[in-house]
Amino acid sequence: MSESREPRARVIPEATVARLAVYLRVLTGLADAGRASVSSGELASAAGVNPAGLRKDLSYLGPCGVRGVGYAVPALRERLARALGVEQSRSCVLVGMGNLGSALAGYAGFGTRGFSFVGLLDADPARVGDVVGGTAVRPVDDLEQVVAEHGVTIAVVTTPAPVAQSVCDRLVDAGVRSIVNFAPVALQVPAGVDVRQVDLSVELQVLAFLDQQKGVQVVGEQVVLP
Amino acid sequence: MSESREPRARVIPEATVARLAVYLRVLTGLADAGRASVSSGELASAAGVNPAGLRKDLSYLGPCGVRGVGYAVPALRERLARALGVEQSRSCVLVGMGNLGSALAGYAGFGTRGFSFVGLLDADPARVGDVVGGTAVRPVDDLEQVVAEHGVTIAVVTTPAPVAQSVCDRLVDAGVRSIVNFAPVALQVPAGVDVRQVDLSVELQVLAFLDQQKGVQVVGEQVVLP
DNA sequence: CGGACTTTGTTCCTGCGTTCACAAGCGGTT
DNA sequence: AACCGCTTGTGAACGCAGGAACAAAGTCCG
Repeated sequence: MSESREPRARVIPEATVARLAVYLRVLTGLADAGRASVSSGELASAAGVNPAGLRKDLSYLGPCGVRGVGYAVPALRERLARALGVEQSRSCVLVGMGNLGSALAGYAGFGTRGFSFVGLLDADPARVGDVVGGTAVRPVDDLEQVVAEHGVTIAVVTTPAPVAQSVCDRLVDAGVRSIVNFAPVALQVPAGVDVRQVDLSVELQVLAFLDQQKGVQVVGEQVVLP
Repeated sequence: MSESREPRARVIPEATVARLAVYLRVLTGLADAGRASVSSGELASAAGVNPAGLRKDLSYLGPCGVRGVGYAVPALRERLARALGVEQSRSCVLVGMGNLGSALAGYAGFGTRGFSFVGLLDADPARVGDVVGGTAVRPVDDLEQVVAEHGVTIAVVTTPAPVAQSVCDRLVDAGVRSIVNFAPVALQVPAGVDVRQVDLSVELQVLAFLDQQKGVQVVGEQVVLP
């Protein structure tokens, strides 16, 4: 494995990475449908983005299309999967088996994208032993042990807000370097640890704000109430 | 209600609106703890953002702090709530009562932020009649009726991917103008309708990508494998 | 075999978001 | 009453993402 195998694109913007994951999902659907090639326009439409932006995103991986024809679906799919690191299955732990945690653990879409939950943890003894998505729930005291056993580096936090920070601290101490946090608090982590905050009520509030603004049309200096 | 009541800030960037919702949540916690005032530094730390950025965000609402002192917690909370439109309760419908839909419908955090689910809809007759979060599940055929009854303009879609687009079309035809979509497809909507896409597996894949890049340190021209 | 059409890859440019840094203003203190 | 320190609010610069337009390249057809 020479380090000069990839001749381009040292750094890929985070916004582009997120879109690449979407492209990969669309391509998987096209491959299942038996499609051999796609144009940037069709792919962009299915992904909900601008065609030129899609081509720029893909160009970070180096040239991977054929001019005048389009992109070969299986080859592009393979290339995206390698770039995103989907080829190797990644072990994750999920802490907090409430409604949301159970929904995530039972979602089959993660397994097909290279993620496997090797540990489902909860503090409630009544939930320990339940089997969700083929994995048994273990007590949260096993956190460090599970992380060490499987070399876990990615964790999903779906605990109540008051305990999210302490769970996060334990995860980081155990060696986890990447966390998706659904609890509505901003986690404090040392440098080198990535946190992605997913806040469901914030999404709704942004929509409500845009919705309320839509109701008020400003024409010149005059406010028109429809 | 004169239109010159608010002397500033005609347009608020969407990124700022999302952060304002976070500030509002932090402020509510501080108010419950009995705090009377906060500095931008403390508030920014709790929200996980830059202090200067926080002050700029708040400045879109006009001056609302006291120099040398900080921000009055109750007053700022009230101001944010008004700006985000939390004062008036907003009626929403939720389509797709699977694991994720049930988790969202049962989440008490929405109710305290001005949202009430007036309709929970599902296509599965076995789920119809279940009571989640105090509301009974109704058949998806009632969609148009529920939207019209309550004047709903906001909808949450948690259906399986194959039916998300058709559900979306029905929602838009019924008058819904804002949609949060959890199904892993890009919804096609006419102009004037806002869609916020929440893709849980994309979040994980972005983390996995950053995680895999963290494993490779590039020093000068040399690649160092730890 | 050559030309024209189609589609990619790239470059430029515009606009937005974020960050830094400084001036303005208020409370506390002497 | 005046000074000093602290915090807000704002102005400017930087960097980045997004979009449009153009050039390169390959295929299909005459």
